[in-house]
Amino acid sequence: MQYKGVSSTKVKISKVALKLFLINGIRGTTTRTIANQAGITEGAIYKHFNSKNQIAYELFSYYMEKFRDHLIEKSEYGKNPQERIDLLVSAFFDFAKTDTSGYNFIMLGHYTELKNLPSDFIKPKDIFVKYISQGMSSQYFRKTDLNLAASMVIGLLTRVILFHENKMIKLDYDNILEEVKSTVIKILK
Amino acid sequence: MQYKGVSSTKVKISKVALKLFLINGIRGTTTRTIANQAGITEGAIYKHFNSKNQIAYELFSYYMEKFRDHLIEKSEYGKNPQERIDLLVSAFFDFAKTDTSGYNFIMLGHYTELKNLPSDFIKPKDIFVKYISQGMSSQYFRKTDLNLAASMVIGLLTRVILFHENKMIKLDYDNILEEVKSTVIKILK
Amino acid sequence: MQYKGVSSTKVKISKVALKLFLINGIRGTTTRTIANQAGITEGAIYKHFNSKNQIAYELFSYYMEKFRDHLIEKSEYGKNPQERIDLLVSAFFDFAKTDTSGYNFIMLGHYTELKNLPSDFIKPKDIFVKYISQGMSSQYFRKTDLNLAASMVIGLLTRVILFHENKMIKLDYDNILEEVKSTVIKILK
Amino acid sequence: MQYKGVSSTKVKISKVALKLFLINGIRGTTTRTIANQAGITEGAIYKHFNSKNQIAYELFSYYMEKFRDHLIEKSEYGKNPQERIDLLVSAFFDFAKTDTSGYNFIMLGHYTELKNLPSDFIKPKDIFVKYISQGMSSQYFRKTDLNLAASMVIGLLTRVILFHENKMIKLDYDNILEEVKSTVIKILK
DNA sequence: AATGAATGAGAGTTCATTCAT
DNA sequence: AATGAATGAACTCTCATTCAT
Repeated sequence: MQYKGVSSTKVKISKVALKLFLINGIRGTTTRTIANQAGITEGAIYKHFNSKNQIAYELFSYYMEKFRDHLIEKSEYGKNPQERIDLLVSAFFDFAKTDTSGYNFIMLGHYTELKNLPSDFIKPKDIFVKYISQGMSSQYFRKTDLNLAASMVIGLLTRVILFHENKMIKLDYDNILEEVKSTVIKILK
Repeated sequence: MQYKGVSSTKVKISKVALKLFLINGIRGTTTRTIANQAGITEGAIYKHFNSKNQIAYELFSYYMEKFRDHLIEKSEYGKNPQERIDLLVSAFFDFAKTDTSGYNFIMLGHYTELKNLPSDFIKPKDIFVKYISQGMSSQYFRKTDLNLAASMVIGLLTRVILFHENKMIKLDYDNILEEVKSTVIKILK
Repeated sequence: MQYKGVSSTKVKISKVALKLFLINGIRGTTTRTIANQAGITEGAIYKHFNSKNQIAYELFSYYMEKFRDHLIEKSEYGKNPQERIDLLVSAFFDFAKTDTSGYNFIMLGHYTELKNLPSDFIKPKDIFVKYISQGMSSQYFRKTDLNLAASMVIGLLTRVILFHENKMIKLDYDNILEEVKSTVIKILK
Repeated sequence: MQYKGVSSTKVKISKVALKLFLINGIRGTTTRTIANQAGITEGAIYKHFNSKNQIAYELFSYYMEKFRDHLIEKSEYGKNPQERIDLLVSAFFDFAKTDTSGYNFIMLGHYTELKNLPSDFIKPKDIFVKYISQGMSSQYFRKTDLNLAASMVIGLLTRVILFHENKMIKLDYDNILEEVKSTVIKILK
């Protein structure tokens, strides 16, 4: 996690808050706890953020953007829709693995009051939709409702990752990923 | 929603609490609001529940059990694993449609502090696992990691339902269901 | 001070708050102090008032109304404008003497953020204006700007009372009142 | 407003603080707001003042003295007590008009914790007392309680100015002043 | 079973002030 | 003289819970 051009105290607060939000939820995390764990006073938090919720909101926006950019960057140069979807799935898994906290916070955000993003914000879902759409136009994938297809794929990915994080799947990471990639293609074909 | 042998006030509290929990989360819902909307006083809540969390816990257990029983009942008489999975998916959708609040509360529960159930409790996931396992043994489905397969299917279902609830899928309910059923079979084959 | 139909705790809070507001101002009075002096907890305040400011606002409205009604009641049956002004001045002094806290709180209110009353609220000033206006029409008083005349009279009264409260005037109460009454008439004639 | 021999930053702080104190009160004005509006940081305030209250206290003393000196200067050369009172009233109005903020801050000071001045400080009231006393000795004015007479006059003036500032008097400034001057003499005669 | 008043702990936030640079 | 980051105490208000009636 590197936040550029941001004071180290602000970074410390963000890191600690992210950790605590994931464990106890936003409401369940107190500014007192954040301050204590960050080794500062509660008052200091408010030199960097306007409110506790703003910490959460900034984290959400930050990771959402990072996730989205990661997905695009890793997938956009695939030669054809199928390859792009393949790369996208890999990138999805990759992000969840290397930036687990950020990934989980995004997932948590969907179940809290955070979900408000600027309406023109390109979300991960939109990338899936884009590639699937391209695939349908170019006969790579069968034609069906775009959002239905995207939701099936995304649901599959997120739940597999959740199960994997909770050590409920015995298969190792690479095999899971292979299996998932081929299944996603199967769904779309 | 009929809770047998339970005082009508307790039912009213439960109903109101469920509604509010879904909108504002459990922490975000106050006993004051529950009492107001139920037309009683805060004190009265404690004649029926030991704590606010207990309301949530009872709701979660109640709906979890109801969901689980619904899934079993509607699917267990399928002639073979494939038909049983088919019926299971239908039942899953059916429950989400007819008992939307209960369904959503179960989903919410995964992201809160509720998730503790008695360890011998048979969860929806277990039913999927069971039928998939049967299907693998009897050559209906290809062999792969059981929990991986279950997580793929469950993720697919829940995300499609979420998108559908949020009116993000244009297809009508029946077509969505057909599409999903065939896709699930595709995944498992 | 009798507040009808109001719980004794609410009365206690009001009394204590009034006393403290007069000494330390509204901002200078903490809910903690109010609670301590009223022998209750801070939380209890909020069963009776929505906020600290609401206590101040209710006190202000209550005393403003009481003052206004007192002035009207004691003066309206004067035979002619001059007599009514005479009775009004007496009533003004009388209120300040018997309900000193209430009177002072009203005066304080003019210098705080309280001064907002419903626009149709008849204020003490309006009563002066009314009688002076009547007196001008019926040749009792010389003609001049109504609000100017009222402001001169009210200013005179309030400052004399302030000096008197601060023991800066040696004359006794009755003589002060007589002197003031004749001076007011002199101003208006 | 010219504060001699005082750094420009200190002057800026004083000006801004005066403005804010009048709008929001002293307690209602934060050092943060003062600093922001003065274009400096909070810390810088403390290079010039020991505390927020000291800003208020210095302003109060400064304007009190300025007001007092203005009143004396403009009235002391009147030929007789009546003329001096006349000039005094004019000077009073004049100050309120040309140095409105300062004047209002003095008035505000009476209702806050500022009112403590060195006991030998000659206050505006003392000037009134002096001239009225001279007038009583020399048969210009009727004999009555000195402080009573002074309070009546001062009250009249301040309230008229307040009404005038609030645009509640239709008469123009010069006419108000004339009317007030003749009324004050009437009161004292 | 229910009320309604109260509790008490603690929440988020504010703010005058300090201090190393 | 000034910054800017931080402090720490206090503030208003909230809320799950209790209890006498």
